[in-house]
Amino acid sequence: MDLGIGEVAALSGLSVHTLRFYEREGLFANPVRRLSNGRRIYQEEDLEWLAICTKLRSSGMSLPEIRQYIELVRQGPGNERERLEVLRRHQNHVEAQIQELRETLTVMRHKVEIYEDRIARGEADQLWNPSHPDAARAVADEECRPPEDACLR
Amino acid sequence: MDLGIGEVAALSGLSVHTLRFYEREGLFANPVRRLSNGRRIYQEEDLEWLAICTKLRSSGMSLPEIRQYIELVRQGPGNERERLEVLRRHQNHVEAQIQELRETLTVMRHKVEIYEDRIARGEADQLWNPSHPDAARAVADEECRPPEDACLR
DNA sequence: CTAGAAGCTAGAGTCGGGTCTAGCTCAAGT
DNA sequence: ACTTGAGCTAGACCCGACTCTAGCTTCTAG
Repeated sequence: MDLGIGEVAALSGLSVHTLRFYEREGLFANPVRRLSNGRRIYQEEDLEWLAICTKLRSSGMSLPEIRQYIELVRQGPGNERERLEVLRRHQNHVEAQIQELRETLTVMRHKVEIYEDRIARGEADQLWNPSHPDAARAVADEECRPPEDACLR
Repeated sequence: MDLGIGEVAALSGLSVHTLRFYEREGLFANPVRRLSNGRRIYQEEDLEWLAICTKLRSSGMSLPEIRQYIELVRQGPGNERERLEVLRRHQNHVEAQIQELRETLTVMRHKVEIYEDRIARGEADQLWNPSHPDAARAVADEECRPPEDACLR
């Protein structure tokens, strides 16, 4: 049930460098045990924690915040309220991120739609549609390109 | 309708430093015009673009990617397909992020729930509930704290 | 017995995305 | 006339989170 650093790296998706780095940063609940020859040995628990830990990271929790949390865990029972508070704070943070991304998403969809329309119209009549205000100018004057519609940024 | 850098900073939420930095990085569609004395002047258009730009940034588009996109815009009409592709790529990226955050969120909710339960139970009978497996040991041996349940990390 | 793979430590380097400084110019208000 | 405030440039600096290097040890397979 003991795992070497290479195995943990393979299983967790983190590099061995990063595992050592995380350890230096105090991100493990229980100090990583060593074999008599100095090599680190990890348990399945560590792997489980790493899975959570990378989720926390990828959802924007900073290393100091994670350390803060795991320090509470290390102190043992009695500070559940504080841990809960940290978790709730991050939960809110994640919710806010989702909300923001959703707004961005509607903007993206909007823009994509505009471009799709444009392209579809351009396709419909190989050249730029003469009924489009730009077309006359575009034909009259190759040099002077029409000022781009702001929504085509 | 002309805006100074300070005004744009105030309106966009970016610092004047950042505005200059973005300009150096080529993130503006049209090269920022200057007054005869060298001061930058921005138009409302720039403000609109900055709003989009910060949305792109905050949703994880890198500065090089944004530059790539705006370069297509600068080249003028004719490359709509490419622009569309960049937009679609980012749209997918945003969708993926939302998905990942949602997964994280369910994990967070789960953990929060576990802690809420714990705390509620602890509250119900001031000391740790004697019906809980840890309790006997905790009473029998103050020194030896129970190994924490992995889900309390 | 030896080569190669895998570990170890301390510390340096990298990268992205800003952020700040020094030293200067300009314009307005008192 | 002078201070103050906003701008300008070039370039240095910072921070977070890795990532890699050098130099050494230790295990394992042939």
